[in-house]
Amino acid sequence: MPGQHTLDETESQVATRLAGMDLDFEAMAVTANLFRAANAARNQMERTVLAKSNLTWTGFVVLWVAWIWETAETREIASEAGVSKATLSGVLTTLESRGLLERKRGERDGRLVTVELTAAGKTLMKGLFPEFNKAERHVTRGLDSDQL
Amino acid sequence: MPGQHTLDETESQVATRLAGMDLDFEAMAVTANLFRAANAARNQMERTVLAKSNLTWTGFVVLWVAWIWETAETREIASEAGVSKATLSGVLTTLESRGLLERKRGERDGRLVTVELTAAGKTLMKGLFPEFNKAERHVTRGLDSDQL
DNA sequence: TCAAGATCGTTCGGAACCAAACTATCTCCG
DNA sequence: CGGAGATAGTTTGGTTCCGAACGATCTTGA
Repeated sequence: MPGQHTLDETESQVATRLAGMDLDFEAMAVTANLFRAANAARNQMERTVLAKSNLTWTGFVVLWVAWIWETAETREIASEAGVSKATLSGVLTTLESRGLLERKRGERDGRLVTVELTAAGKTLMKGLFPEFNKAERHVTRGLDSDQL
Repeated sequence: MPGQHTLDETESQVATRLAGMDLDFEAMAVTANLFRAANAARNQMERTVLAKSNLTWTGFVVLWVAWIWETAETREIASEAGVSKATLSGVLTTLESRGLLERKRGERDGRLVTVELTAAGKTLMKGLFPEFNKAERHVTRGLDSDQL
């Protein structure tokens, strides 16, 4: 596999390139691993579990939050899913157009919007979540070694 | 803060909602924390360090890989940055249009493309990376408690 | 030699993503 | 009251992101 570098090669290259700089190499390694792990996990789950239902990671998380809470306010979902309100707005539009959830204007406060899963959305989550959890279990098994 | 749920509330709601299902709650918590941590770290670094140079996380990682290796092949960068080759292609176009790097067709193998930082790109990284590393250090400090 | 297959990067279509600007609504206080 | 300011969600513009389809280039085997 030409052009491919081993971990050791990378490490020594990094050390050479950054010699003399006042850096925290451990912090570098920790964040690098954190993102590698998170990214790998996300990609795998998207491909194995979510793709079948034509859902993205974020779409799934949004559905999940609304599912757990029966009915959820937008900012709760955004914070739980870790996306901006602008992003959430778009994702909600996508999911709503697929008939998986509904938006409702707040009655007391006309600025608020609450989200509720449709019957189709609930059915989807009920079938999908156990499978998703299995994948999580599978992913976390190989993870502990890296985390330590 | 109305409409905001505490961690305990969430946990008990989750337990109630998912009662009777055969699930691995620990795996759930681990992946949830993994993504929370990764996301928080990324967002903070984007806002504090990267925004000043108008760089995204991915853009920075791409520059970093090319910087470390002096000259890097695209698939190396894609794999290192954890993005698809389609994504990388777009990111390279963006960075190239800003004059931070250059693409060169492989001489031996006409399919390959290698990437090299321009003088401007090198200068940017030299100034930016120590600052980035400081932020990494700051982020990882508060992380260890979560990981355990 | 030269066609079939493999490999590489780009393009395309559609979704996710964010900051900033915007609209609508509510609250506070004079 | 009623306007100033705060707050919630949407829109806008531009980037990132991916899978799939695509051209270009290389490799392989007959």
